[in-house]
Amino acid sequence: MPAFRVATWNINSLRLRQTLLKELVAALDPDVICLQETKVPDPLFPVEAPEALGYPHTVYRGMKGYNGVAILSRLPLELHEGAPDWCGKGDCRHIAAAVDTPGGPIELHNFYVPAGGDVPDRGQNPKYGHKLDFVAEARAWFAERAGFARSMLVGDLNIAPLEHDVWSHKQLLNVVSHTPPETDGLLAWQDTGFVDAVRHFVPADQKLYTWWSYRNRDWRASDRGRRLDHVWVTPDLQGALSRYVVLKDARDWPQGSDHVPVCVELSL
DNA sequence: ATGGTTGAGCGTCAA
Repeated sequence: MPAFRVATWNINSLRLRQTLLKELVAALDPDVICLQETKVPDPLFPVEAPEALGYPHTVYRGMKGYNGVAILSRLPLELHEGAPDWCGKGDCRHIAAAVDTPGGPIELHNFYVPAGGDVPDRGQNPKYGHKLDFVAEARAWFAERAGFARSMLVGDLNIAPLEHDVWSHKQLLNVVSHTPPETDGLLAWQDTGFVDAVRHFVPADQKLYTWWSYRNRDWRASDRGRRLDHVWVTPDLQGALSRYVVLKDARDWPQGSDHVPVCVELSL
């Protein structure tokens, strides 16, 4: 039963924080690392950084200034080409690959869902509308592929779906990331064929966060976090789930991201 | 109710 570990992290600029990848590897020893907000165009992607850490297989989709996703792997990857250009924006928010694990390929989807701006109203804030449309489109796409298996979906989904995925359910009900249209949309997407791998380990009545705003001076003391980063697996993999880590200490890494890495281990 | 901080890249915009 070899362990297979997948980590996901919104790195908030790969070029700025590429040295922190070493800390991530030391802490989690993942076989695959999925990154979001790489903020680097493909021709400038620093392939030598993951290579030097033992991740010679990389696929990435980036652009100048914003967004961008990447998968770094110890195991061979085959880029998955079939997915749509979500909302027709060409904005580098999804990349998928088949990971060549000893027990056969695992299909891995890495998403960076739009943050959605500040005002939770489609009419006033097109970014909120884009976010809801993105989630609905992704849900529809996975729903059409009924019966898919041996798959994982990870990433910064920018939505905290459960009551205890935020520090105050009541105070955040009208705050983008925890509004009912978002949480309903995300759970409907998940219901197309995934289980929440981290909530498999942590009961729904326990607080769990993966993101703390830069705007809180003492993030640990105020602890106003949200669980925005997720790992989903298809039900056929649920029995193989053996461990999870939310690497909270990473929030204190020098010049760290506002998101912390999340890692799930499967015994395949 | 407001402001608080960070990154990219030079204007502010996005988060």
